[in-house]
Amino acid sequence: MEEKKFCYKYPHPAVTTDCVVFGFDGRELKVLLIERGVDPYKGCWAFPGGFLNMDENATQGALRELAEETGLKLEHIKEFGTFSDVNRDPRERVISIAFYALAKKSDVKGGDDAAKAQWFALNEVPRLAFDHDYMLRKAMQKLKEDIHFEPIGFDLLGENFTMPELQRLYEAILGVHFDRRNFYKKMLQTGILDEVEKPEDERPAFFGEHCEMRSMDIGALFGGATKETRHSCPTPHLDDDSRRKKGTRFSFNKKRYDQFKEDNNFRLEF
Amino acid sequence: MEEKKFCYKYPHPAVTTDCVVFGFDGRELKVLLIERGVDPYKGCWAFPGGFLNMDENATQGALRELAEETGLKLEHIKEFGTFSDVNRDPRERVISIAFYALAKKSDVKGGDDAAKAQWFALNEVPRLAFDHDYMLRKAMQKLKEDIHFEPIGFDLLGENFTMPELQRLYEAILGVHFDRRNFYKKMLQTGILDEVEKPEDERPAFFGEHCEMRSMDIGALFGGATKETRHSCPTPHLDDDSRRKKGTRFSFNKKRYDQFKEDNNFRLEF
DNA sequence: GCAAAAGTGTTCTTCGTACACCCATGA
DNA sequence: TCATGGGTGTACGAAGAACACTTTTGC
Repeated sequence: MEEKKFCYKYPHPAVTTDCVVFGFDGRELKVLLIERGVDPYKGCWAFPGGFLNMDENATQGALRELAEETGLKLEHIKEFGTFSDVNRDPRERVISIAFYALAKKSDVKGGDDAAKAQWFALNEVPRLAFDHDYMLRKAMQKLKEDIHFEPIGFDLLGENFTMPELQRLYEAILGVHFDRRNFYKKMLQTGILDEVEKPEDERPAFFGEHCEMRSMDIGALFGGATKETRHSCPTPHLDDDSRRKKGTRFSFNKKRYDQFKEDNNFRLEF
Repeated sequence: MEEKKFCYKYPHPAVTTDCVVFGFDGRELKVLLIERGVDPYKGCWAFPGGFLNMDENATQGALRELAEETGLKLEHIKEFGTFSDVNRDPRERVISIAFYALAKKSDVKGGDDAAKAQWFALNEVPRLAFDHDYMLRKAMQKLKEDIHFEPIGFDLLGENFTMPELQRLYEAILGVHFDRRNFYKKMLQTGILDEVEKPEDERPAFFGEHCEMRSMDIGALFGGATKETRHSCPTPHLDDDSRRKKGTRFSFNKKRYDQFKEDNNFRLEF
């Protein structure tokens, strides 16, 4: 038997943190799991987490464990509940403080650093260790609630993104479908998105040489007509059009976000 | 030195629960505090709470402590966060799982059972022990958020109540003022309120003997005119009017509430 | 060229908000 | 009788929801 040298007058539970990390691959919401290498639940999948050190608070502990076990170095995690049922861990009385986090797509690749960490689509999550199935449901629930009030969705996407990508993300989280036009409108009117100027070298070459007359678009029903229109217009007002190649990209306005945080008035009704 | 007989291989923090109990006296929101009888913070006020036993989960522990320290026997409390800063308790590393609760006015009196428990109006709360000042702010914040999505306000009122009472409660919690007509409208259209039939013996005597013609109310500008009107009408359709004596009372429709819980679609925008 | 996805405006309805007067009660 | 508080309806504006067609792209 190991030496037990930390003694107390009254029994103390152990305290762990667990972190439910959500990621997004452009289609589906995913969660990051690690395969347990030791008993109990050896070989089972579970959320990254572990015992809290005595010199760190719960948030610090959760971030540390996350980095240790998955390589993910995040800044923002959100506590969503504690799990304290008496027999939730067969070893001893363990109370877990649970967080959820959102990781950008680019960070998802970084997750591979950790040998046993892997992303799972939400509908492919295996049976998890401990009460982590329940924990996942609770995390999803909280995420769904929070997304109405905090523009957290952006943490799941890269530096910039298209509106349909953002819409798919919201649809994946909330499990509903939105009308595209209404989604555009609502997102834009929050003022939290900046339209990204597409760099010159990503534009197709001919956009520097041709233009279309806006007023003629209505009549231009077929490709042939469109081509004709292009050549018939010598005036270059192409900036409006060049931006429209292959999906307008947006970036997330951090300044506006902080303003929302401060005023606590972000709200996205769906 | 006391014997320390509970030993672990690794250090364990102590775990406590704390409960922020809100009450309402018809005017102001109050919180229930207990005066600490022992160090640390002896003589200071703090929220009821204490160390978690090993055979109970956090909710059970919080309810037990609440009953022990204040005499309050509640059923529903809501976890709103954990407090885990390293030095938040001078004795040892203590992590607190915090709940808030709502107590009916009638229960408020029951609080006197416990010698050192006392209700404080929110703006008269003294400096609290530990990090309980911070805890109170967090609890308030959570209550304000939650009240939009759960009809929890009703837990603070008695069996039945008038609309102005309910309005005052919401105003006290949210710290704003509502237009009376709009408040009525919104509350009634949630469908969560049932109008309470006033028992016969609470009606003024003459309501069993007189009636008014609805259509004549417009012309009845003064008391004299009203009295005349009463005597001029022999037809008894008094149910409409009898209910209007001294404040229409409403009760909270539990069935509708459960429905909201299930469908998760209660929402009260202000 | 064909199918799939991106981009765009308008109308209708719903809901929130602002607002004023009468009646009942109790001091 | 007077002051306070309870009870009621309407009109306006903002925002959500429903809806179709054109352009672009990638296969």
